[in-house]
Amino acid sequence: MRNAEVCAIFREMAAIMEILGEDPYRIRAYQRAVQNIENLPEDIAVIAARGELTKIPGIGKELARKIEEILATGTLQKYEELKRKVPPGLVELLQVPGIGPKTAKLLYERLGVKSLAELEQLAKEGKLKGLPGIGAKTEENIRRGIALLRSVEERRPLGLVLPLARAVVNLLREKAPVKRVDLAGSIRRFKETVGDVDILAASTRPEEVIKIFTTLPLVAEVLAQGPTKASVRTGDGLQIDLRVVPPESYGAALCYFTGSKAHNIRVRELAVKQGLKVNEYGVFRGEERIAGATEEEVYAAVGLPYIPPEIREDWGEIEAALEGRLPDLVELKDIKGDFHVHSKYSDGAATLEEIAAEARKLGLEWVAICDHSPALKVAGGLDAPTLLKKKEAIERFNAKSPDVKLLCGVEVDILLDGTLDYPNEVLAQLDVVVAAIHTGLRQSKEVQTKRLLAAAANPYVHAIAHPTGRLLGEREPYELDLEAVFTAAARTGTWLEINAYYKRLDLNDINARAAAARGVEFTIGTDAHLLEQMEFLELGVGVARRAWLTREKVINTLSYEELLARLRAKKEVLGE
DNA sequence: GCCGTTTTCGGCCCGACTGTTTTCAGTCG
Repeated sequence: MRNAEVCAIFREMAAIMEILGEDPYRIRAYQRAVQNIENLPEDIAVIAARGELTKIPGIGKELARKIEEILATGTLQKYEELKRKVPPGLVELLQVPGIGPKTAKLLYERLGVKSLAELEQLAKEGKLKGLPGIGAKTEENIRRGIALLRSVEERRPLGLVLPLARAVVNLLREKAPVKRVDLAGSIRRFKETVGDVDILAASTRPEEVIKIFTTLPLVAEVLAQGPTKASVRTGDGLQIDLRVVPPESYGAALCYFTGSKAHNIRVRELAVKQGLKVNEYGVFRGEERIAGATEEEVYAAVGLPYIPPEIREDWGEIEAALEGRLPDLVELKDIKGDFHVHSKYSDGAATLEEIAAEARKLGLEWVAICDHSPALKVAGGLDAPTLLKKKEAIERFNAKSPDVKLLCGVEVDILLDGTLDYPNEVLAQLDVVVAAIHTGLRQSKEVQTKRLLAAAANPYVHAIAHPTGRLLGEREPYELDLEAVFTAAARTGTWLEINAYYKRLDLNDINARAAAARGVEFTIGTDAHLLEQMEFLELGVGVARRAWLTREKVINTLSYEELLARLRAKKEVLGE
């Protein structure tokens, strides 16, 4: 994939043009192109080879030509020219919170600042204040902005932030004079990582709400505070923003703060064409507010049906909504089972009984117990005799359990040559076979693809677990021809897993959507090794919804009896 | 630089907070 390479160049060009003070709409065109290219499920070089670059939204003739130049030469004439106009370190100044293009330019022209390091030095020495528009406070903010940039400031996995975010919402519901409080922003859209937490409240006494928020015990620092809006930072550096609006504006504000920004812009453009104005207070015709209390009302006012938060990304949902073909997305309450849980038999912490009890608590009907195979010695992979003992134990459990049923499964390793870590005679005796790569992660694209294709072709393999192997913030996906994998999965009736463990979320939203378009069906598995990790199921559902999946595409919506029938079907299609 | 039911030119989403300034530019989301 060369998408990141193209994006890096366009992104830096936009930053340089900002510093140079060039046409903001041209800059936005580059930024919009970056956003759209980043979200492509396909290699841009392949799209270019088909001559379809201008089919990408925001890519016209000129940017298409530039992309082709980058693909052919590895760089871009115009980019090289721009770089010569601005010292290399100046662009990185834009990463400091509070420093935009104007300030960066000012710092360079008046003080000769050419890098983050130089800026840090001057800020420490107190030499920034006195510049036009920069006083002692701005200087202090710049100092702290740099320190923050240096410390962590990365996006965090959604699964880590969600419990804290919900706790803050609950605190506000208890303590503050609010009519409503909800999470908004990327958390509400179930994006896999979170930059900061956005919370929205409806109240007729906003200043009291803000006061209570900024004095919560978990607040380490108040970054900004006005009568209706505040930003704070927690002890471990997480930023939380709260906005308070009047109840009659709550729906409009919830739309506004849920985003995505790209989605909001499209909605506002639609409104403008109809002579309307949309902001966080409502939908307006002239001075008159014609909608705003609920999100449904806001969408209806601009001629759209309600669009679920998870797909508000400007990935085609506006067009789909206008044409009345929005998907009926799968919901957490549709999910009847967890397809991938580890037990004490391998490296899980819980017994069969404990897992079943947790499933009952979560309202599930079935759980596939998928422990590791022998090759994964570190994870206590089971030898075949032990596996058969597990099968008997599960049968005994099921005989006594009228509601929750367990399925005897494995997460069998796909070995380097594409063969599986159990012989087919063993696999044939199991309810569920999930195959996965855990070793040999650095093989070539050809080898990795062959391994997955071989696994998919096995008549006993029901699903491929965490197909790309990525770990959020820790490990890149391994090299893979995803198109080939999707095609093979569709042809063989092999399901692809949406692994719901918070660090994996693999397949991700974009890839799952591309796979679904190829006719692939999906399993959702938490890969839980501890009981409480079974709650990650909702993260998997979030990915599925972001991938536009309906319940028909998700195997977990089947009842136990329906599932057993489907599990047998693959053997009959491809079996001996 | 993109784009088109205001279509090949002339538009391009909207408002809050900060810090500095005496009415607003810059930044952010």
